[in-house]
Amino acid sequence: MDNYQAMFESSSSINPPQNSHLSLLNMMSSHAQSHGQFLQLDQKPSNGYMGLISSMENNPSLGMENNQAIGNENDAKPSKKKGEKKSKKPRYAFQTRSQVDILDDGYRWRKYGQKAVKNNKFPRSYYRCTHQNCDVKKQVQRLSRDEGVVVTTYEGMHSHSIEKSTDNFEHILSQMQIYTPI
DNA sequence: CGGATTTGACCAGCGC
DNA sequence: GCGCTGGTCAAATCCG
Repeated sequence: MDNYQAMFESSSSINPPQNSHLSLLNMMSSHAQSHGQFLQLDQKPSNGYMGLISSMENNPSLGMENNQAIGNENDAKPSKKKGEKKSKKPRYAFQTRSQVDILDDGYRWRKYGQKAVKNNKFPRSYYRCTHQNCDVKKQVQRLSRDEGVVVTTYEGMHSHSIEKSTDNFEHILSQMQIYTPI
């Protein structure tokens, strides 16, 4: 898919990619592509749902009331204390089916916030990569309807190597399954 | 004791 | 202009 190529390239312009964690993302994306559940949240001027909706058209079982949670696109935050990157940051959303909220992808995350979303009774958790020069963020949210569905949204690319082995991630992948509407 | 979480407050963007 | 909602901060707390 050219979309994913373009996605990684656009990301590389912000943070230089490294093969180690790129392979991890490729693993997730390639796995999700076969199920059509890899959602790219690209920045759209007026509507950020384009790619998401196109993906969700195949999934009537996914409630549209939840797409706001993962489709909300807001960047360009001026006057941020720590974030010097006012540029656009691509976000990637994974919908997975798992019993655990925290999917250990091999990186160390520090929770820095938790917010309740309007259309969800489950709160959304905000994590940040615990690295000095790496402010990659991710949000973890589970759908109120399907307790088993967990949406993980990554924002940015890691500028360092992975801490854990990808074998561990494969183990995690074997534990979870990308949500597949049948 | 150090680092990660928790949790309420604060702020900014957007819609009405 | 105001209120709602999402995102972040930071002090307090927890836990190893």
